[in-house]
Amino acid sequence: MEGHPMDSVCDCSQCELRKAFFDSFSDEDLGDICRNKTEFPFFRGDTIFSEGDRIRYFSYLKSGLVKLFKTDTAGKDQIITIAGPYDFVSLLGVFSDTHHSYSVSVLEDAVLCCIDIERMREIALRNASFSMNLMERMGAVSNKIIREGLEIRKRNTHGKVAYILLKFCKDIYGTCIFDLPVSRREIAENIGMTTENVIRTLSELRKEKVIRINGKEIEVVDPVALERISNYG
Amino acid sequence: MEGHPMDSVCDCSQCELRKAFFDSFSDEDLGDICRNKTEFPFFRGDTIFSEGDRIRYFSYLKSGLVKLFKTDTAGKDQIITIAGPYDFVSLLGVFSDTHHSYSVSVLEDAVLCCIDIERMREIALRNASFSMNLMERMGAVSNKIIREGLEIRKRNTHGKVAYILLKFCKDIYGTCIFDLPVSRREIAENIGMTTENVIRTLSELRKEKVIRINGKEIEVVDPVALERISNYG
DNA sequence: ATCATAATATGACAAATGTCATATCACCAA
DNA sequence: TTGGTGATATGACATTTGTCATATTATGAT
Repeated sequence: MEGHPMDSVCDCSQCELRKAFFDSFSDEDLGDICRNKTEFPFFRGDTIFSEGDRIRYFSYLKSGLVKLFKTDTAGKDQIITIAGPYDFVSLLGVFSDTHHSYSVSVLEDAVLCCIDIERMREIALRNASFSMNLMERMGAVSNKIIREGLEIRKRNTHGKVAYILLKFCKDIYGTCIFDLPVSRREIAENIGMTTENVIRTLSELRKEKVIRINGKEIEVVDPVALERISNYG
Repeated sequence: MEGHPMDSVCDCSQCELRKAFFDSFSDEDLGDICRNKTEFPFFRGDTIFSEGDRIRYFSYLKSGLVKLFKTDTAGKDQIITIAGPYDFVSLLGVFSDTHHSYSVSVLEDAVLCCIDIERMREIALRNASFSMNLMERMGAVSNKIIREGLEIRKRNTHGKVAYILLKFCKDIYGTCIFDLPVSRREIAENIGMTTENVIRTLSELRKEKVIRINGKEIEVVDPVALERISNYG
Protein backbone atom coordinates (compact mmCIF):
# COMPACT_ATOMS: atom_id res chain seq x y z
CA MET A 1 0.00 0.00 0.00
CA GLU A 2 1.81 3.07 -1.28
CA GLY A 3 -0.70 5.88 -0.74
CA HIS A 4 -0.86 8.32 2.11
CA PRO A 5 -3.96 8.91 4.19
CA MET A 6 -6.03 11.82 3.01
CA ASP A 7 -6.36 14.94 5.09
CA SER A 8 -10.10 15.18 4.76
CA VAL A 9 -12.06 12.01 5.13
CA CYS A 10 -15.78 11.77 4.83
CA ASP A 11 -18.09 11.57 7.78
CA CYS A 12 -19.37 8.03 7.43
CA SER A 13 -22.89 9.00 8.33
CA GLN A 14 -22.97 10.87 5.05
CA CYS A 15 -21.18 8.21 3.06
CA GLU A 16 -23.05 7.56 -0.12
CA LEU A 17 -21.96 3.95 0.10
CA ARG A 18 -23.20 3.54 3.63
CA LYS A 19 -26.56 2.24 2.59
CA ALA A 20 -25.01 -0.25 0.23
CA PHE A 21 -22.49 -1.67 2.66
CA PHE A 22 -23.23 -0.73 6.20
CA ASP A 23 -26.97 -0.41 6.43
CA SER A 24 -27.09 -3.04 9.11
CA PHE A 25 -24.64 -1.18 11.34
CA SER A 26 -25.57 0.11 14.68
CA ASP A 27 -24.48 3.70 15.36
CA GLU A 28 -21.84 2.28 17.63
CA ASP A 29 -20.35 0.05 14.97
CA LEU A 30 -20.56 2.80 12.40
CA GLY A 31 -18.69 5.14 14.72
CA ASP A 32 -16.14 2.47 15.41
CA ILE A 33 -15.56 1.86 11.70
CA CYS A 34 -15.60 5.56 10.96
CA ARG A 35 -12.90 6.42 13.45
CA ASN A 36 -10.76 3.54 12.34
CA LYS A 37 -11.07 3.65 8.60
CA THR A 38 -8.54 5.35 6.40
CA GLU A 39 -9.13 6.85 3.01
CA PHE A 40 -6.23 6.53 0.63
CA PRO A 41 -5.98 8.50 -2.59
CA PHE A 42 -4.29 6.70 -5.44
CA PHE A 43 -3.20 7.92 -8.85
CA ARG A 44 -3.14 6.41 -12.30
CA GLY A 45 -0.44 3.76 -12.46
CA ASP A 46 -0.20 3.23 -8.71
CA THR A 47 -0.16 -0.29 -7.39
CA ILE A 48 -2.61 -0.66 -4.52
CA PHE A 49 -1.29 -4.06 -3.57
CA SER A 50 0.43 -6.97 -5.26
CA GLU A 51 -0.23 -10.68 -5.48
CA GLY A 52 1.37 -12.27 -2.44
CA ASP A 53 1.14 -9.22 -0.17
CA ARG A 54 -0.29 -9.78 3.26
CA ILE A 55 -3.94 -8.76 3.55
CA ARG A 56 -4.16 -5.84 5.97
CA TYR A 57 -7.33 -4.06 5.02
CA PHE A 58 -10.81 -4.68 3.94
CA SER A 59 -11.19 -2.12 1.19
CA TYR A 60 -13.62 -0.82 -1.34
CA LEU A 61 -13.48 1.77 -4.07
CA LYS A 62 -15.18 5.11 -3.39
CA SER A 63 -14.21 6.57 -6.75
CA GLY A 64 -11.94 5.88 -9.68
CA LEU A 65 -11.21 2.79 -11.70
CA VAL A 66 -8.85 -0.12 -11.01
CA LYS A 67 -7.80 -3.39 -12.57
CA LEU A 68 -7.51 -6.69 -10.73
CA PHE A 69 -4.93 -8.97 -12.30
CA LYS A 70 -2.61 -11.91 -11.90
CA THR A 71 0.94 -12.19 -13.21
CA ASP A 72 2.18 -15.58 -14.40
CA THR A 73 5.65 -17.03 -14.01
CA ALA A 74 6.66 -15.67 -17.42
CA GLY A 75 5.71 -12.18 -16.26
CA LYS A 76 2.59 -11.95 -18.40
CA ASP A 77 -0.44 -10.28 -16.82
CA GLN A 78 -3.98 -11.58 -17.00
CA ILE A 79 -6.68 -9.09 -16.05
CA ILE A 80 -9.43 -10.61 -13.90
CA THR A 81 -11.76 -7.64 -14.11
CA ILE A 82 -11.92 -3.87 -14.22
CA ALA A 83 -13.68 -2.49 -11.16
CA GLY A 84 -15.26 0.85 -10.46
CA PRO A 85 -17.01 2.67 -7.60
CA TYR A 86 -19.20 0.49 -5.38
CA ASP A 87 -17.02 -2.49 -6.24
CA PHE A 88 -14.96 -4.16 -3.59
CA VAL A 89 -11.27 -4.38 -4.05
CA SER A 90 -11.25 -7.08 -1.42
CA LEU A 91 -12.78 -10.16 -2.92
CA LEU A 92 -14.21 -13.12 -1.10
CA GLY A 93 -10.98 -14.47 0.20
CA VAL A 94 -10.46 -11.41 2.34
CA PHE A 95 -11.49 -13.08 5.60
CA SER A 96 -10.15 -16.54 4.91
CA ASP A 97 -6.88 -15.87 3.10
CA THR A 98 -3.84 -14.27 4.67
CA HIS A 99 -2.31 -13.05 1.41
CA HIS A 100 -3.70 -11.49 -1.73
CA SER A 101 -4.07 -13.85 -4.67
CA TYR A 102 -4.13 -11.04 -7.23
CA SER A 103 -2.76 -7.54 -7.72
CA VAL A 104 -4.70 -4.30 -8.00
CA SER A 105 -3.50 -1.21 -9.83
CA VAL A 106 -5.09 2.09 -10.68
CA LEU A 107 -6.49 2.99 -14.12
CA GLU A 108 -8.15 6.27 -13.07
CA ASP A 109 -7.33 8.25 -9.94
CA ALA A 110 -9.11 6.55 -7.11
CA VAL A 111 -10.05 6.87 -3.48
CA LEU A 112 -9.99 3.71 -1.45
CA CYS A 113 -11.74 3.31 1.87
CA CYS A 114 -9.75 0.89 4.02
CA ILE A 115 -10.73 -0.75 7.28
CA ASP A 116 -8.35 -2.84 9.30
CA ILE A 117 -9.16 -6.42 8.47
CA GLU A 118 -9.11 -7.61 12.08
CA ARG A 119 -11.50 -4.89 13.18
CA MET A 120 -13.75 -5.75 10.27
CA ARG A 121 -13.71 -9.40 11.24
CA GLU A 122 -14.56 -8.57 14.85
CA ILE A 123 -17.54 -6.53 13.83
CA ALA A 124 -18.73 -9.15 11.36
CA LEU A 125 -18.43 -11.79 14.07
CA ARG A 126 -20.77 -9.98 16.43
CA ASN A 127 -23.14 -8.50 13.87
CA ALA A 128 -24.76 -11.27 11.88
CA SER A 129 -26.93 -9.03 9.78
CA PHE A 130 -23.85 -7.10 8.72
CA SER A 131 -22.17 -10.39 7.99
CA MET A 132 -25.08 -11.42 5.77
CA ASN A 133 -25.11 -8.02 4.14
CA LEU A 134 -21.44 -8.33 3.41
CA MET A 135 -21.87 -11.83 2.03
CA GLU A 136 -24.57 -10.61 -0.33
CA ARG A 137 -22.55 -7.63 -1.51
CA MET A 138 -19.36 -9.61 -2.01
CA GLY A 139 -21.36 -12.37 -3.64
CA ALA A 140 -22.70 -9.88 -6.14
CA VAL A 141 -19.19 -8.78 -7.06
CA SER A 142 -17.99 -12.38 -7.40
CA ASN A 143 -21.02 -13.33 -9.46
CA LYS A 144 -20.37 -10.41 -11.78
CA ILE A 145 -16.81 -11.62 -12.32
CA ILE A 146 -17.99 -15.19 -12.99
CA ARG A 147 -20.69 -14.02 -15.40
CA GLU A 148 -18.26 -11.76 -17.24
CA GLY A 149 -15.80 -14.63 -17.56
CA LEU A 150 -18.48 -16.86 -19.08
CA GLU A 151 -19.55 -14.15 -21.53
CA ILE A 152 -15.96 -13.65 -22.66
CA ARG A 153 -15.27 -17.36 -22.90
CA LYS A 154 -18.07 -18.03 -25.36
CA ARG A 155 -17.28 -15.22 -27.80
CA ASN A 156 -14.90 -15.04 -30.74
CA THR A 157 -12.49 -12.09 -31.05
CA HIS A 158 -14.99 -9.69 -32.60
CA GLY A 159 -17.60 -10.57 -30.00
CA LYS A 160 -15.07 -10.21 -27.19
CA VAL A 161 -13.96 -6.75 -28.28
CA ALA A 162 -17.56 -5.64 -28.84
CA TYR A 163 -18.46 -7.01 -25.41
CA ILE A 164 -15.79 -5.06 -23.59
CA LEU A 165 -16.51 -1.86 -25.51
CA LEU A 166 -20.15 -2.18 -24.47
CA LYS A 167 -19.04 -2.71 -20.89
CA PHE A 168 -17.23 0.62 -21.00
CA CYS A 169 -20.27 2.30 -22.61
CA LYS A 170 -22.98 0.89 -20.44
CA ASP A 171 -21.49 -0.21 -17.14
CA ILE A 172 -18.52 2.05 -16.60
CA TYR A 173 -19.10 5.39 -18.34
CA GLY A 174 -22.76 5.38 -19.27
CA THR A 175 -22.00 7.17 -22.52
CA CYS A 176 -21.13 6.31 -26.09
CA ILE A 177 -18.06 8.56 -26.14
CA PHE A 178 -15.30 7.85 -23.69
CA ASP A 179 -11.56 7.68 -23.27
CA LEU A 180 -10.33 4.11 -22.97
CA PRO A 181 -8.75 3.80 -19.52
CA VAL A 182 -6.64 0.88 -20.72
CA SER A 183 -4.17 0.13 -23.48
CA ARG A 184 -4.95 -2.27 -26.30
CA ARG A 185 -2.59 -4.68 -24.58
CA GLU A 186 -4.61 -4.51 -21.38
CA ILE A 187 -7.80 -5.19 -23.30
CA ALA A 188 -6.05 -8.23 -24.73
CA GLU A 189 -4.98 -9.31 -21.24
CA ASN A 190 -8.57 -8.97 -20.09
CA ILE A 191 -10.36 -10.90 -22.83
CA GLY A 192 -7.69 -13.45 -23.66
CA MET A 193 -6.49 -12.52 -27.12
CA THR A 194 -3.36 -10.98 -28.62
CA THR A 195 -2.69 -7.23 -28.68
CA GLU A 196 -2.41 -7.26 -32.47
CA ASN A 197 -5.84 -8.80 -32.86
CA VAL A 198 -7.38 -6.30 -30.48
CA ILE A 199 -5.91 -3.46 -32.55
CA ARG A 200 -6.97 -5.14 -35.78
CA THR A 201 -10.51 -5.76 -34.56
CA LEU A 202 -10.85 -2.15 -33.41
CA SER A 203 -9.64 -1.02 -36.84
CA GLU A 204 -12.18 -3.27 -38.52
CA LEU A 205 -14.99 -1.93 -36.36
CA ARG A 206 -13.83 1.55 -37.37
CA LYS A 207 -13.82 0.66 -41.07
CA GLU A 208 -17.31 -0.79 -40.68
CA LYS A 209 -18.32 2.55 -39.14
CA VAL A 210 -19.47 0.91 -35.92
CA ILE A 211 -17.02 2.94 -33.82
CA ARG A 212 -14.84 5.99 -34.27
CA ILE A 213 -11.29 5.95 -32.89
CA ASN A 214 -9.09 8.86 -31.97
CA GLY A 215 -6.21 7.48 -29.94
CA LYS A 216 -7.69 6.51 -26.60
CA GLU A 217 -11.00 8.16 -27.43
CA ILE A 218 -13.69 5.80 -28.64
CA GLU A 219 -17.11 6.77 -29.89
CA VAL A 220 -19.67 4.04 -30.41
CA VAL A 221 -21.42 5.34 -33.51
CA ASP A 222 -23.70 2.33 -34.03
CA PRO A 223 -24.53 0.71 -30.69
CA VAL A 224 -27.09 -1.61 -32.27
CA ALA A 225 -24.50 -3.06 -34.64
CA LEU A 226 -22.04 -3.36 -31.76
CA GLU A 227 -24.62 -5.28 -29.72
CA ARG A 228 -25.24 -7.57 -32.65
CA ILE A 229 -21.51 -8.20 -33.05
CA SER A 230 -21.21 -8.83 -29.33
CA ASN A 231 -24.04 -11.37 -29.41
CA TYR A 232 -23.42 -13.10 -32.69
CA GLY A 233 -19.71 -12.59 -33.32
CA MET B 1 -36.60 -30.46 -7.72
CA GLU B 2 -37.57 -33.91 -8.91
CA GLY B 3 -36.09 -36.20 -6.32
CA HIS B 4 -37.82 -37.81 -3.37
CA PRO B 5 -36.59 -37.58 0.19
CA MET B 6 -34.48 -40.50 1.26
CA ASP B 7 -35.65 -42.96 3.83
CA SER B 8 -32.51 -42.94 5.84
CA VAL B 9 -30.88 -39.63 6.44
CA CYS B 10 -27.68 -39.13 8.31
CA ASP B 11 -27.55 -37.97 11.88
CA CYS B 12 -26.01 -34.54 11.46
CA SER B 13 -23.81 -34.94 14.51
CA GLN B 14 -21.97 -37.60 12.52
CA CYS B 15 -22.01 -35.72 9.24
CA GLU B 16 -18.56 -35.80 7.73
CA LEU B 17 -19.27 -32.38 6.31
CA ARG B 18 -20.28 -30.92 9.62
CA LYS B 19 -16.88 -29.63 10.45
CA ALA B 20 -16.52 -27.96 7.09
CA PHE B 21 -19.84 -26.20 7.11
CA PHE B 22 -21.40 -26.13 10.50
CA ASP B 23 -18.56 -26.03 12.94
CA SER B 24 -19.83 -22.79 14.38
CA PHE B 25 -23.26 -24.23 15.13
CA SER B 26 -24.59 -24.53 18.60
CA ASP B 27 -26.16 -27.90 19.39
CA GLU B 28 -29.50 -26.17 19.22
CA ASP B 29 -28.93 -24.85 15.72
CA LEU B 30 -27.51 -28.13 14.60
CA GLY B 31 -30.57 -29.94 15.92
CA ASP B 32 -32.80 -27.43 14.25
CA ILE B 33 -31.05 -27.84 10.91
CA CYS B 34 -30.90 -31.59 11.33
CA ARG B 35 -34.62 -31.98 11.89
CA ASN B 36 -35.44 -29.69 9.03
CA LYS B 37 -33.02 -30.75 6.37
CA THR B 38 -33.92 -33.16 3.63
CA GLU B 39 -31.60 -35.42 1.78
CA PHE B 40 -32.51 -36.00 -1.82
CA PRO B 41 -31.01 -38.76 -3.92
CA PHE B 42 -30.53 -37.93 -7.58
CA PHE B 43 -29.50 -40.05 -10.51
CA ARG B 44 -27.41 -39.53 -13.60
CA GLY B 45 -29.26 -37.27 -16.00
CA ASP B 46 -31.62 -35.78 -13.39
CA THR B 47 -32.11 -32.06 -13.33
CA ILE B 48 -31.81 -30.73 -9.79
CA PHE B 49 -33.12 -27.31 -10.72
CA SER B 50 -33.26 -25.10 -13.77
CA GLU B 51 -32.29 -21.54 -14.52
CA GLY B 52 -35.20 -19.35 -13.56
CA ASP B 53 -36.61 -21.69 -10.88
CA ARG B 54 -37.42 -20.12 -7.55
CA ILE B 55 -34.75 -20.72 -4.92
CA ARG B 56 -36.24 -22.89 -2.17
CA TYR B 57 -33.27 -24.57 -0.60
CA PHE B 58 -29.78 -23.95 0.46
CA SER B 59 -28.10 -27.10 -0.76
CA TYR B 60 -24.78 -28.80 -0.95
CA LEU B 61 -23.51 -32.00 -2.44
CA LYS B 62 -22.82 -34.89 -0.05
CA SER B 63 -21.77 -37.24 -2.81
CA GLY B 64 -21.79 -37.54 -6.57
CA LEU B 65 -20.95 -35.16 -9.36
CA VAL B 66 -23.01 -32.41 -10.97
CA LYS B 67 -22.65 -29.76 -13.63
CA LEU B 68 -23.69 -26.13 -13.25
CA PHE B 69 -24.63 -24.56 -16.58
CA LYS B 70 -26.48 -21.84 -18.37
CA THR B 71 -28.55 -22.21 -21.54
CA ASP B 72 -28.54 -19.39 -24.06
CA THR B 73 -31.45 -18.18 -26.17
CA ALA B 74 -30.36 -20.46 -29.01
CA GLY B 75 -30.57 -23.43 -26.66
CA LYS B 76 -26.83 -23.93 -26.41
CA ASP B 77 -25.48 -24.86 -22.99
CA GLN B 78 -22.41 -23.37 -21.39
CA ILE B 79 -21.01 -25.27 -18.43
CA ILE B 80 -19.93 -23.02 -15.57
CA THR B 81 -18.20 -25.73 -13.58
CA ILE B 82 -18.32 -29.36 -12.60
CA ALA B 83 -18.82 -29.74 -8.87
CA GLY B 84 -18.25 -32.63 -6.52
CA PRO B 85 -18.67 -33.49 -2.84
CA TYR B 86 -18.04 -30.64 -0.43
CA ASP B 87 -19.03 -28.15 -3.12
CA PHE B 88 -22.09 -26.04 -2.75
CA VAL B 89 -24.75 -26.27 -5.34
CA SER B 90 -26.10 -22.99 -4.01
CA LEU B 91 -23.71 -20.29 -5.09
CA LEU B 92 -23.37 -16.86 -3.61
CA GLY B 93 -26.63 -15.47 -4.86
CA VAL B 94 -28.56 -17.91 -2.72
CA PHE B 95 -29.50 -15.39 -0.05
CA SER B 96 -29.86 -12.33 -2.27
CA ASP B 97 -31.50 -13.74 -5.39
CA THR B 98 -35.00 -15.14 -5.55
CA HIS B 99 -34.43 -17.29 -8.64
CA HIS B 100 -31.60 -19.49 -9.82
CA SER B 101 -29.38 -17.96 -12.49
CA TYR B 102 -28.09 -21.33 -13.67
CA SER B 103 -29.19 -24.94 -13.91
CA VAL B 104 -27.74 -27.96 -12.17
CA SER B 105 -27.91 -31.50 -13.46
CA VAL B 106 -26.42 -34.76 -12.33
CA LEU B 107 -23.37 -36.42 -13.90
CA GLU B 108 -22.91 -39.14 -11.28
CA ASP B 109 -25.57 -40.31 -8.85
CA ALA B 110 -25.66 -37.77 -6.07
CA VAL B 111 -27.05 -37.06 -2.66
CA LEU B 112 -28.02 -33.49 -1.96
CA CYS B 113 -28.53 -32.11 1.51
CA CYS B 114 -31.18 -29.40 1.36
CA ILE B 115 -32.14 -26.90 4.00
CA ASP B 116 -35.06 -24.55 3.62
CA ILE B 117 -33.61 -21.25 2.52
CA GLU B 118 -35.67 -19.18 4.96
CA ARG B 119 -34.62 -21.30 7.90
CA MET B 120 -31.02 -21.05 6.76
CA ARG B 121 -31.31 -17.29 6.54
CA GLU B 122 -32.83 -17.09 10.02
CA ILE B 123 -30.00 -19.06 11.51
CA ALA B 124 -27.38 -17.06 9.64
CA LEU B 125 -28.98 -13.86 10.87
CA ARG B 126 -28.65 -14.78 14.50
CA ASN B 127 -25.36 -16.66 14.32
CA ALA B 128 -22.65 -14.37 13.04
CA SER B 129 -19.86 -16.86 13.28
CA PHE B 130 -21.89 -19.28 11.16
CA SER B 131 -22.53 -16.45 8.76
CA MET B 132 -18.80 -15.77 8.49
CA ASN B 133 -18.11 -19.47 8.14
CA LEU B 134 -20.62 -19.67 5.35
CA MET B 135 -19.14 -16.62 3.64
CA GLU B 136 -15.70 -18.19 3.73
CA ARG B 137 -16.91 -21.52 2.41
CA MET B 138 -19.01 -20.03 -0.36
CA GLY B 139 -16.22 -17.61 -1.15
CA ALA B 140 -13.86 -20.53 -1.64
CA VAL B 141 -16.25 -22.15 -4.12
CA SER B 142 -16.71 -18.88 -6.02
CA ASN B 143 -12.99 -18.24 -6.08
CA LYS B 144 -12.40 -21.69 -7.46
CA ILE B 145 -14.84 -21.00 -10.29
CA ILE B 146 -13.19 -17.65 -11.03
CA ARG B 147 -9.72 -19.16 -10.99
CA GLU B 148 -10.77 -22.02 -13.24
CA GLY B 149 -12.31 -19.54 -15.68
CA LEU B 150 -9.07 -17.58 -15.85
CA GLU B 151 -7.02 -20.73 -16.39
CA ILE B 152 -9.27 -21.82 -19.23
CA ARG B 153 -9.36 -18.36 -20.80
CA LYS B 154 -5.61 -18.12 -21.18
CA ARG B 155 -5.04 -21.52 -22.78
CA ASN B 156 -5.27 -22.68 -26.40
CA THR B 157 -7.28 -25.79 -27.29
CA HIS B 158 -4.55 -28.28 -26.39
CA GLY B 159 -3.93 -26.52 -23.08
CA LYS B 160 -7.64 -26.38 -22.33
CA VAL B 161 -8.18 -30.07 -22.92
CA ALA B 162 -5.06 -30.98 -20.94
CA TYR B 163 -6.22 -28.70 -18.14
CA ILE B 164 -9.63 -30.31 -17.80
CA LEU B 165 -8.19 -33.84 -18.02
CA LEU B 166 -5.83 -32.94 -15.18
CA LYS B 167 -8.79 -31.59 -13.23
CA PHE B 168 -10.47 -34.99 -13.50
CA CYS B 169 -7.22 -36.75 -12.52
CA LYS B 170 -6.20 -34.59 -9.64
CA ASP B 171 -9.24 -32.80 -8.26
CA ILE B 172 -12.14 -35.09 -9.02
CA TYR B 173 -10.94 -38.71 -9.11
CA GLY B 174 -7.44 -38.63 -7.69
CA THR B 175 -6.30 -41.27 -10.15
CA CYS B 176 -4.83 -41.42 -13.63
CA ILE B 177 -7.46 -43.89 -14.89
CA PHE B 178 -11.07 -42.80 -14.81
CA ASP B 179 -14.31 -42.86 -16.74
CA LEU B 180 -15.17 -39.47 -18.17
CA PRO B 181 -18.44 -38.41 -16.54
CA VAL B 182 -19.18 -36.08 -19.44
CA SER B 183 -19.48 -36.30 -23.20
CA ARG B 184 -16.97 -34.65 -25.55
CA ARG B 185 -19.68 -32.10 -26.24
CA GLU B 186 -19.95 -31.27 -22.55
CA ILE B 187 -16.20 -30.82 -22.32
CA ALA B 188 -16.51 -28.42 -25.24
CA GLU B 189 -19.33 -26.57 -23.46
CA ASN B 190 -17.14 -26.29 -20.40
CA ILE B 191 -13.94 -24.99 -21.94
CA GLY B 192 -15.38 -22.98 -24.82
CA MET B 193 -14.39 -24.88 -27.93
CA THR B 194 -16.15 -27.04 -30.51
CA THR B 195 -16.98 -30.70 -29.96
CA GLU B 196 -14.97 -31.70 -33.04
CA ASN B 197 -11.86 -30.02 -31.74
CA VAL B 198 -12.23 -31.65 -28.33
CA ILE B 199 -12.43 -35.05 -30.04
CA ARG B 200 -9.55 -34.19 -32.34
CA THR B 201 -7.36 -32.97 -29.49
CA LEU B 202 -8.08 -36.11 -27.47
CA SER B 203 -7.13 -38.19 -30.52
CA GLU B 204 -3.90 -36.24 -30.90
CA LEU B 205 -3.04 -36.74 -27.24
CA ARG B 206 -3.69 -40.43 -27.78
CA LYS B 207 -1.44 -40.54 -30.87
CA GLU B 208 1.28 -38.75 -28.90
CA LYS B 209 0.91 -41.46 -26.25
CA VAL B 210 0.06 -38.96 -23.53
CA ILE B 211 -3.30 -40.58 -22.85
CA ARG B 212 -5.06 -43.82 -23.68
CA ILE B 213 -8.71 -43.74 -24.71
CA ASN B 214 -11.28 -46.49 -24.53
CA GLY B 215 -14.68 -44.88 -25.02
CA LYS B 216 -15.35 -42.94 -21.86
CA GLU B 217 -12.35 -44.44 -20.14
CA ILE B 218 -9.27 -42.26 -20.08
CA GLU B 219 -5.87 -43.20 -18.80
CA VAL B 220 -3.27 -40.52 -18.40
CA VAL B 221 -0.15 -42.40 -19.40
CA ASP B 222 2.25 -39.47 -19.26
CA PRO B 223 1.10 -36.97 -16.62
CA VAL B 224 4.28 -34.93 -16.94
CA ALA B 225 3.72 -34.37 -20.65
CA LEU B 226 0.08 -33.55 -19.95
CA GLU B 227 1.12 -30.95 -17.39
CA ARG B 228 3.53 -29.45 -19.88
CA ILE B 229 0.82 -29.27 -22.54
CA SER B 230 -1.54 -27.73 -20.01
CA ASN B 231 0.99 -25.07 -19.08
CA TYR B 232 2.60 -24.31 -22.41
CA GLY B 233 -0.04 -25.25 -24.96
C1' DA C 1 15.48 18.91 -26.80
C1' DT C 2 16.65 14.27 -27.24
C1' DC C 3 16.66 9.67 -26.47
C1' DA C 4 14.65 5.43 -25.23
C1' DT C 5 10.74 2.91 -24.66
C1' DA C 6 6.13 1.61 -25.15
C1' DA C 7 1.75 1.98 -27.76
C1' DT C 8 -0.57 1.86 -31.98
C1' DA C 9 -0.98 0.18 -36.54
C1' DT C 10 -0.65 -2.84 -40.55
C1' DG C 11 0.94 -6.51 -43.72
C1' DA C 12 2.40 -11.20 -44.66
C1' DC C 13 2.33 -15.54 -43.41
C1' DA C 14 1.80 -19.68 -40.53
C1' DA C 15 -0.81 -22.11 -37.38
C1' DA C 16 -4.89 -22.96 -34.97
C1' DT C 17 -9.66 -23.36 -34.93
C1' DG C 18 -14.30 -23.73 -36.70
C1' DT C 19 -17.54 -25.59 -40.18
C1' DC C 20 -19.40 -29.02 -42.89
C1' DA C 21 -19.67 -33.58 -44.56
C1' DT C 22 -19.56 -38.28 -43.72
C1' DA C 23 -19.03 -42.71 -41.34
C1' DT C 24 -19.24 -45.80 -37.55
C1' DC C 25 -20.74 -47.13 -33.17
C1' DA C 26 -23.51 -47.33 -28.95
C1' DC C 27 -27.77 -47.09 -26.89
C1' DC C 28 -32.60 -46.65 -26.10
C1' DA C 29 -37.46 -47.16 -27.32
C1' DA C 30 -41.02 -49.26 -29.80
C1' DT D 1 -34.98 -57.04 -33.61
C1' DT D 2 -35.15 -52.77 -35.74
C1' DG D 3 -34.93 -48.09 -36.36
C1' DG D 4 -33.72 -43.71 -34.77
C1' DT D 5 -30.95 -40.69 -32.27
C1' DG D 6 -26.95 -39.03 -30.32
C1' DA D 7 -21.89 -39.76 -29.44
C1' DT D 8 -17.53 -40.48 -31.32
C1' DA D 9 -14.36 -40.02 -35.05
C1' DT D 10 -12.02 -38.18 -39.10
C1' DG D 11 -11.13 -35.63 -43.43
C1' DA D 12 -11.42 -31.49 -46.26
C1' DC D 13 -11.69 -26.96 -46.33
C1' DA D 14 -12.53 -22.10 -45.02
C1' DT D 15 -11.96 -18.86 -41.63
C1' DT D 16 -10.00 -17.07 -37.72
C1' DT D 17 -6.35 -16.21 -34.86
C1' DG D 18 -1.54 -15.93 -33.65
C1' DT D 19 3.28 -14.79 -34.87
C1' DC D 20 6.72 -12.05 -36.75
C1' DA D 21 8.32 -8.07 -39.06
C1' DT D 22 8.17 -3.32 -39.63
C1' DA D 23 6.79 1.55 -39.34
C1' DT D 24 4.86 5.39 -37.12
C1' DT D 25 3.35 7.85 -33.29
C1' DA D 26 3.00 8.87 -28.36
C1' DT D 27 5.03 9.15 -23.86
C1' DG D 28 8.19 9.70 -20.33
C1' DA D 29 12.90 10.30 -18.46
C1' DT D 30 17.11 12.77 -18.39
